Amino acid sequence: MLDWGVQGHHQKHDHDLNRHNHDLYQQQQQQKGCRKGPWTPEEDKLLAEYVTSHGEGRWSSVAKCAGLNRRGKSCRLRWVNYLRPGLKRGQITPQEEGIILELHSLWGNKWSTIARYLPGLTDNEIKNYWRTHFKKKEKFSSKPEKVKRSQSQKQQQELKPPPQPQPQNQPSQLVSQDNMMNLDNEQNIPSSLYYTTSAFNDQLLLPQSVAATSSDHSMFDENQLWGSWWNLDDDDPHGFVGGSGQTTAADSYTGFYTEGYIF
DNA sequence: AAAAGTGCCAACCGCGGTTTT
DNA sequence: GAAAACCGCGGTTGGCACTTT
Repeated sequence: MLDWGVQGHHQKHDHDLNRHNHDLYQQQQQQKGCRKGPWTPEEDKLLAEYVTSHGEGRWSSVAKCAGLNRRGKSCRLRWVNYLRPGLKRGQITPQEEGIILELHSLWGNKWSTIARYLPGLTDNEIKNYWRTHFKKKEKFSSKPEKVKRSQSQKQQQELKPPPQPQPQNQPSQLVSQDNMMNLDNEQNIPSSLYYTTSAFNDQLLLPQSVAATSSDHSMFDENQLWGSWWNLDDDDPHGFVGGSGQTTAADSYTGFYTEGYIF
């Protein structure tokens, strides 16, 4: 998109200021009379009903059409973190904790990426969990350098793509360590997150939602490398819904941990 | 019993990137 | 191609509940 280059610094600064002022103005306009703070059950109901019947669409119009006096952003957050079906809610299991630790050591604070491997957990939940449970510990161990977002995204391109959560409608099977053929070394993927399926026997599967996420596109441009593993439906970012049969989040979740994770 | 400290989590904010106009 | 609108992400905050002093 915008490539400011070296000499574009001042331009970019001005642009940012202008844009920022504009956004601020918009924000102020939007916020006039916009509710903030905790959601009421009534608001939840309105939002859930609307999104369930109409789909997500544009969040700003969702807010309007659902009759909510909220910003679109706020609606999206509420839906994603609380109302969306398939959320597990409740205690994070030791297995999940293990995955979080492992993936965090790989990718740092890429909470949304990590969340894709933990169906039923939100990035916010994982972030909160990590902060309260591991942040302190990290201080005493070697911590990864904090990098600016744009920087870290570039660096992520150099990191290898993340692994695939449970594919839709494909019962996962445990992969024996012997069958992994050192893929983990090649691709920097935790060996514990390997899967095969009946249809994709001995293939490593990748999350389509990762590819569908704008900021991660660059990570997956190597279509030749990964292309054969993409065979998934964009409408089902967590792979919960199968083709012929319906797989619930809970099913997926259970399958993921009881069958998929190897300790 | 009360104040201070800590843990937890929902929600907001600012920013960067993408899509639409 | 530029500007506006929008989306999604990560960081941060504020408030409540619980624990410790």
